[in-house]
Amino acid sequence: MHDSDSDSDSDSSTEPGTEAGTAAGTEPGHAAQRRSDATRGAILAAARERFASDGYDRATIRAIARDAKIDPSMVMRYYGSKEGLFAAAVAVDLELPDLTSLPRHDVGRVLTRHFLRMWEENEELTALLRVAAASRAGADRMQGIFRDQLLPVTRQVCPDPEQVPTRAALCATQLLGLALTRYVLRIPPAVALHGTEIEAWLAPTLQRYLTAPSP
Amino acid sequence: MHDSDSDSDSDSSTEPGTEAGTAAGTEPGHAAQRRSDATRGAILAAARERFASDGYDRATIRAIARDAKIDPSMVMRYYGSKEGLFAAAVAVDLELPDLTSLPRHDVGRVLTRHFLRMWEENEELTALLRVAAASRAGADRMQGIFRDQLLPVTRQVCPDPEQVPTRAALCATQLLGLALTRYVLRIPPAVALHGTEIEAWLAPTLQRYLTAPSP
DNA sequence: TGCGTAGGCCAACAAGTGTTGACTTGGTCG
DNA sequence: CGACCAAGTCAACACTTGTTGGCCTACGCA
Repeated sequence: MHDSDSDSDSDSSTEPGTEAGTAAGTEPGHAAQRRSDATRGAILAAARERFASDGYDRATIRAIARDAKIDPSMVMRYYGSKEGLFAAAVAVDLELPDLTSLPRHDVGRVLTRHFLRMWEENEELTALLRVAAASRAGADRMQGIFRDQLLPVTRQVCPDPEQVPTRAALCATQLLGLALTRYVLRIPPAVALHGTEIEAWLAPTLQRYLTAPSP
Repeated sequence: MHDSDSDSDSDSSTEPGTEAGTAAGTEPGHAAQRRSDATRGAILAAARERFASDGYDRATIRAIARDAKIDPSMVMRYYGSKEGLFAAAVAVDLELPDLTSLPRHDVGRVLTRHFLRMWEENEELTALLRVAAASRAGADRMQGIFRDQLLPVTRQVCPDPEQVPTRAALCATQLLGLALTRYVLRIPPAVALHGTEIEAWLAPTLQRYLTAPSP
């Protein structure tokens, strides 16, 4: 679990005010790393784990704090609220590859493999999916990821702009469906599937959703 | 904790004991309909709606009781606990058709259409999916439906018993993925899809997952 | 007519939640 | 050294949750 330099919080939206005024304190430099960075990272790591395994409601701040071996009030001090913590813990970037410089018949396979690897590697994605299924706010966040990350990539492959949303949505049904059955519902044969099997079965599906002529 | 029975609504599952002894009361006949059946039905209807829209944790017994215009304690009296209420409210039967007497090249289309219609018609399915994504107990229930309802149907189509679980799981990824994006996450282009479009796009996918030679 | 009992409501309980504020510690710099 | 301030702990608040037991009401059989 990396936590060293990921300065992705920087929200300043839900700051508790006490440290908002005297911004830097000792080091007025812009990249001052605070002494509490270790704790902040521990909180984020624990939060990701809890959100992924328990969902938003059942993942209590007290449990997260216990995992991080600090007091629950520290979570509030650093992240303002439970929602703020979730926003900081789950900052999803799918790192989708550039498909323009790729043989058209490879997009399905590349996309499938990329998604599978992303989901296996970091549990934020499972956390996000769980929360998205549980609450309206989570669903909105998932919609945002679809719009800002999957749609543009689909646009690279599909010539007709009119069809882009439909084709991207179809891909989302298959990819999110895989993540749902495998990592959230844990349906046994879906869990047992080997990576190569998934690629072999799903790549043609995505390929068709992206490039086949509209039926 | 685990309720073994999953009968539709023949109650008598989680009885509070007070009325368990004197079973029938007025009418000793087997089909005695109590005076409270209207209330019981109202509770179930309200519960389905709340579970579907809010998920298990956020759907409070108080809110359900308010919708049904009765006291929260009545819910406890009739269904024992929140889990008991959920078990009674969400008794899913997919009513999957018999695929043996069907041209093999039609199974994909028939299955897709059937799933879509089921999901459009009753909101229990969305409720179950929401809860399954949120809690362990809900996931177990979804696994049970997969095992008891989807697996047997797949067995009708697939000759090799070894491949049945894999192929059924693949179908589940696509079908549940559609339900997830369309009814739970409500990703706009997935919601906008017309029934005929879904059928045209997804039927070949299911057809391949069920009948194509293993890659 | 009287009475048992099912149907229903009310008020309360214990547990757990997010959140807050006052207090203590320990390192840093004038 | 002594003041300062971030880092952290402790105890409590206000609130919601599922759940419980007591009480009232009205129907239906004797």
